[in-house]
Amino acid sequence: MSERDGRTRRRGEELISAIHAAVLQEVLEVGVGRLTMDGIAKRAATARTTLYRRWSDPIEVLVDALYHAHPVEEPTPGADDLRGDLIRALQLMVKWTLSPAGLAVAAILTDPKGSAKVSDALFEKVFANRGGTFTSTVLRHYAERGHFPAELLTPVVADIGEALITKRLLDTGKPPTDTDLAAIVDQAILPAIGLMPAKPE
Amino acid sequence: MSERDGRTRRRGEELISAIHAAVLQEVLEVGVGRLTMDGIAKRAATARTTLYRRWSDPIEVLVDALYHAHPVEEPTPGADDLRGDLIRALQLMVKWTLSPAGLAVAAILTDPKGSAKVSDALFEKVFANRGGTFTSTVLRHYAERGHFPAELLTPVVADIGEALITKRLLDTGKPPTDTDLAAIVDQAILPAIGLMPAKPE
DNA sequence: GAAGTAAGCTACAGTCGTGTATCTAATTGC
DNA sequence: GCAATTAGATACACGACTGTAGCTTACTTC
Repeated sequence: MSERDGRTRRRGEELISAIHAAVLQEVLEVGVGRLTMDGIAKRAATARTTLYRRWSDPIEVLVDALYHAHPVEEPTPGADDLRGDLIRALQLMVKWTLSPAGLAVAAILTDPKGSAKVSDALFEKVFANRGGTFTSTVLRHYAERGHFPAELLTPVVADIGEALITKRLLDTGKPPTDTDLAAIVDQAILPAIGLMPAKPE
Repeated sequence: MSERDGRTRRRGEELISAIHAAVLQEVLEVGVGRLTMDGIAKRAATARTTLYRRWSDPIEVLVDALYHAHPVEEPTPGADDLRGDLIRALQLMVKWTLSPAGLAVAAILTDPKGSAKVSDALFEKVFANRGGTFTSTVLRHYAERGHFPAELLTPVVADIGEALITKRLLDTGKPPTDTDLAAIVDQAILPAIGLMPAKPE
């Protein structure tokens, strides 16, 4: 991977990002409930002592890792292609969901136990940063430009795309294909804002 | 609770349902990943030995509990009230979701670890039994009677209601109110089948 | 009532994770 | 180069859960 000449001991930044990667990996395999200092240390090939010097329990390590994860990419609505921009927004969501941080967030959000401590830290970092949902950025853009009546852009409507993707992930465990995304846009989102697609097929 | 005269020892049916209730409760509090024979036994106020006589690990106890849980109530579309029937179907879903078994299923489906072993047993019992989703029963009923074009009833459309409820539960942790359900029906489901609500308000 | 069944208890050795304390040696900064 | 850091390796006592074994005693059945 990165250059690690003859050195045998990682320090500072290098060590920490290895640990961050390790927690995220670990949470995927064992879930939030079974995160242990031991497991993280072993996966990061470091000593438990090193972890305790910086954090006091596995959840802290996890939160820290998420805090330092790459931020969520934002959809940038283009010229005049509502349908295309919606699909791209959903693609962004799928892409993020499949990133280590996204998968970890999913594992956390759905953990019965990990409510208080983690979720708060999460919402502050991951969600507050982003304006809201992926599609709503796009929808707001086009509503402001009069492509459809702004009063149709309710919270429910803003959630449709993300909700359907989430459900598909839960049901099948597999990410939706681009065809699936197009179907979601054509059959659920566009109708909700009063735009029936011309002829789906 | 039930009549337990002077008896000090539960047996058979009575004992087993106490254990079933205990696993379901336990899985809510600690998650699937942290289910232990010990925890279940303590909560059911029985001895670990008693559990081992019947099951060999906590997951087996859980699967058995779900298998014996009350089946999912089915929506029964009525005379001529698509909107009302949809709302009732969603109410049924919410109701089931909040039942001990429903909450346990949610905990399982979303657990990174509990995929293989549990999910299979689950789908066979919980989902295969029911025809499919809650709203699709209703939608199919009205599509067959020509209330809207049957080709609009795609898999995506059939999922809209359930998806939005699931997302709301994940996001807020609280069940949607009847007003929320009505909004879902009016703003997402009905438009998708080509029926814009006359004037919601 | 007597006999069979099964629940409830206690005990045990084994494994795994926890925090803490020590010691060592690699890396960095001057 | 030398001193200050700090990663990495043990080691430890503690507690939780495991699976099994052996025993007592409450319930059921005939």
